[in-house]
Amino acid sequence: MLKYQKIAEELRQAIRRGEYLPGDKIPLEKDMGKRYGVCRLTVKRAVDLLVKQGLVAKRRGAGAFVKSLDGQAVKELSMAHQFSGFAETYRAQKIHTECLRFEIINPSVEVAARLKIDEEDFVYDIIRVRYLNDEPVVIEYTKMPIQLIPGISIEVLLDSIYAYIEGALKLNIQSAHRIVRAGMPTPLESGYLRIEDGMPILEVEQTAFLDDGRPFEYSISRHRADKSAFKAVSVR
Amino acid sequence: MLKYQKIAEELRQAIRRGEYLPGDKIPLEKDMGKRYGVCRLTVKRAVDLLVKQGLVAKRRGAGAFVKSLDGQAVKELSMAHQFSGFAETYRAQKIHTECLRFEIINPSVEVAARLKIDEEDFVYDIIRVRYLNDEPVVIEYTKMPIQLIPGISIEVLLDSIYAYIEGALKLNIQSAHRIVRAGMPTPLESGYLRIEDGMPILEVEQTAFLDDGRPFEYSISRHRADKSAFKAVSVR
DNA sequence: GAGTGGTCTAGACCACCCC
DNA sequence: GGGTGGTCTAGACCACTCG
Repeated sequence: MLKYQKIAEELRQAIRRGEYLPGDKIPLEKDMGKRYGVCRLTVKRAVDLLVKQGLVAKRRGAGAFVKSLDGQAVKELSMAHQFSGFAETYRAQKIHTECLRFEIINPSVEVAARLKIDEEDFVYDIIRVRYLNDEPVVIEYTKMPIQLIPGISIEVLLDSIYAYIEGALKLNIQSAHRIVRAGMPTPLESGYLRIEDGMPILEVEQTAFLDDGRPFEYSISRHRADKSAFKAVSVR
Repeated sequence: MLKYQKIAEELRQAIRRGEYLPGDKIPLEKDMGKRYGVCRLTVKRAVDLLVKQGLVAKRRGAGAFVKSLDGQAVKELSMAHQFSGFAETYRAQKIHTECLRFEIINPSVEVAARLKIDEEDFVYDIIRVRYLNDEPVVIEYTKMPIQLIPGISIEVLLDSIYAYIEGALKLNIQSAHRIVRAGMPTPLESGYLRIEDGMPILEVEQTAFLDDGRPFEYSISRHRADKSAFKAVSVR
């Protein structure tokens, strides 16, 4: 673990332990630098991590402060998950996946545009339903170019595509662009997700990118509204 | 404008002009440092800004690349808005606000917890409907502690609370924690937002913070699903 | 005016990529 | 093995806060 990550982790623990209370000023960058034997920029990087995670606020000329959050919020933010696939998000819980479709087709104009490929190229066309504790939570419509992500099998689909990409293919997933909307389920979706009449769904449209900037996935996930929410911390 | 912001801006323009195409490698940090007469860290900061905004991907050992995006996505990301109130988001469009309620009350247990105040303290209780081009878009339920944000008037409500806080009160808004959900409108909301039967709403629950970490606003915004979406770029 | 965090410099070493 | 970006150092100046 890097120095600034280590310092950030220690600060996070101290906040969680209640050593620094909401509203408290945390030690000065200069002083923490001395205590840990590192230069000021390294401390700054550590504190900036906590700012990004929503635990700390900084103010030039005044110092850095523990944000005044509920206990619940602190707990959630303390384990900075950020972004991951379904399997990782619900890690350590009982999940399983049902595959409704797994084919190779030509992409539509829109999908080709999102993935920056030709309409003559081929993409996997995948539809999956994900279960958490035997309750259906989300139906995912996924398109991925086979050139970029070869060798997908039904076993991979039922486990985690992301784990396969990073593990077997040694590619690095770096970023995702998302649009979140509200919508209504189709009759088919109502059936698969066991949605009662009149309940909406939360839709997430996503394009995901490798660390060389190439898009490798375009997906639409439609979540049961009573089991899903999308959380974000934004810092100016 | 700071050096790294200036360099980031020039790079962004160059990408937008098509000088660097999707998939292209952008110049090395070392070389750009020479060209602009700045040290490497300053260039790195500039490029990291573009990564955060979703335009560029970086890979240690290999370089930095223009992400392969649609034209539409590039255009949207080129004007990095990030986070702002309603008034600023739709700046330059025709907006207006209707105020349904403006009172001062004691907060509920939940609101007191979110704002880290006592139940005996007082908060503004505000309900507003916001219009874009004479169409209702969102109904906002806002609670703010009067100790922290004194002097709110009906004029402020009909304009922009955020502008008042930063302008008149000289306070700095720094971050917001948000939870996005799908839901159904109440009959009253259907009326105010002119929502047809069976259409859902997109709900955003938000706690907003000043730069000393104190929460100054707890709000729930319920948007017409056909007129709103929530966009985000997440970088690992 | 003393002290804070923000920016910037010049230089070093390291992890990682690609040839 | 040559070259990339990531981290880290030591030091400087600046914008800003606060008593």
